[in-house]
Amino acid sequence: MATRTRIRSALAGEGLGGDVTVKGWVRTSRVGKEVAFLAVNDGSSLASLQVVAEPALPNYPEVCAISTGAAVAVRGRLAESPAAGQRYELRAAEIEILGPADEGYPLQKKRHTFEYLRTIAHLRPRSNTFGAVFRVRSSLAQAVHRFFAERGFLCVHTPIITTNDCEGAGELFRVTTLDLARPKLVDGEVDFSDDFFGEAAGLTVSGQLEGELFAQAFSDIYTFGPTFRAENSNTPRHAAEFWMIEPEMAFADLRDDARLAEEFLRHLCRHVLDHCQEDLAFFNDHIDRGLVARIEGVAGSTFAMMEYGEAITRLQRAEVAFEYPVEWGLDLQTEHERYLTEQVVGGPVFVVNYPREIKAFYMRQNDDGKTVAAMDLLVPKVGEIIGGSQREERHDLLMARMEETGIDPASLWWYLDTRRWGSTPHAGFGLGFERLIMYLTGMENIRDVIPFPRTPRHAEF
RNA sequence: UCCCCAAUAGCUCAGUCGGUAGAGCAGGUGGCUGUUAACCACCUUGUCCCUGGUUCGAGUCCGGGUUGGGGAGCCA
Repeated sequence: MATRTRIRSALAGEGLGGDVTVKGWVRTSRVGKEVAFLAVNDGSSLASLQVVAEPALPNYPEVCAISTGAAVAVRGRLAESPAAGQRYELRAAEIEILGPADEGYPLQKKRHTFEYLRTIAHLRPRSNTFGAVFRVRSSLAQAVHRFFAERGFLCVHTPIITTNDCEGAGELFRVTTLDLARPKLVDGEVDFSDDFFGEAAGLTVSGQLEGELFAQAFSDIYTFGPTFRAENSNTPRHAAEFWMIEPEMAFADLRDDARLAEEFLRHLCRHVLDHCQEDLAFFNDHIDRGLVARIEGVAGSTFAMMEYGEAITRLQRAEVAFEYPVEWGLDLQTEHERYLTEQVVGGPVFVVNYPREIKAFYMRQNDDGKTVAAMDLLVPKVGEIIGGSQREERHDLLMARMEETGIDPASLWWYLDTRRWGSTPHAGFGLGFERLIMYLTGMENIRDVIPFPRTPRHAEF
């Protein structure tokens, strides 16, 4: 058959009145003696194209037997539809059944639970919801790159295999070619000097440290790639493999960092509103009633900023019984974060300058000696969505902080080197890509915004 | 890892007081129709998650387990 027209284009009337060929998968069929209708979808849009088949077709009996899930190629005339429900339809002159589907096809025309669809992750992208999720995911990924490209940020591919184990010991996935049945032991411990890299290696938990190195050469950089956590987290918000977006800016402080985060999130909200309207309307109707209004709210708002100390005071004054204690020096729990963004501010809010004891070693110490230049962006419904900080650029203070937190400076000699030669104030943040997708689609389980999710006990497909 | 909930037809679920299994959808057959996740009639489909116990009798009650989900912690 002739050149394929994407169904998205056909639905927009492209080729109206002329000869058009589409190829896709049958979503539903409605069959009669005088006429049959096939809804055909090729993934280019949420909506399917109605194909009209008449008995004059040489293979009309076979066409009538086509069931949900079959792959077809249809050539015909694209015409205005006489019936309500669609503007255009394809009057078939020829229907080729490329790949039939029998009654065992697991995706039915009716609603399925997400739990069930996870067990058929190889087929669920053919469903309405997952089609929409993965179109939005793709669009957002491109929007992320475009946002940074437009601002002159360098895209750096930080390593996936790493020998840093200083960011949090037990959560690293081990990467090894050693014989697991008989590893060489020295004093009862596995001897990794025989391993592929000559030392213990694992999958990265963050590209930040390497990102900082590149920021000290290219000024503004970002990394956007997969990260891995071996934590036994069983929640709808955690996965063992997920994607992170981590920009890093030299010659920048916490204010600059917050400004970038704010622009970034607003830009992505604007992006889905402008470019994913059909899918967003679907989510708004079927998944999360207030979705579009909430995204419009964030896209149009200026984000508030609040000191950690003030946040504590506000929480202590709140006439709400929190499950976890509120006290200066303790970290904010999800319930606290949501109270701040939903009740106190009523919109996105940065909480800044956290106690140094509850934050990572690389965050810049403030002059008060008690806090570090950290920021969390809290948004309604989810709580923290972005975490960032100004980094400690002063060599002596960074060394002292590493010793305090039990990190061997020798293992991060290259990181410390950037503070020896041409050190600059710099800052960056991290955003979990899946959490962003969840926020912008209303999907409530991270397993349903990753094509093939990896969670404890699950790495199928 | 801790706490809570759930598991019944291919899918979504109901199943009363403990009395031997039911609906819708899917599938099959027939009908009807420019249909809209079409409609109408008839038909098919069960390791009631596994295991042990209580009982004359367990889908139902109790213990243990498995799997899934939710909440929490960790965090992105």
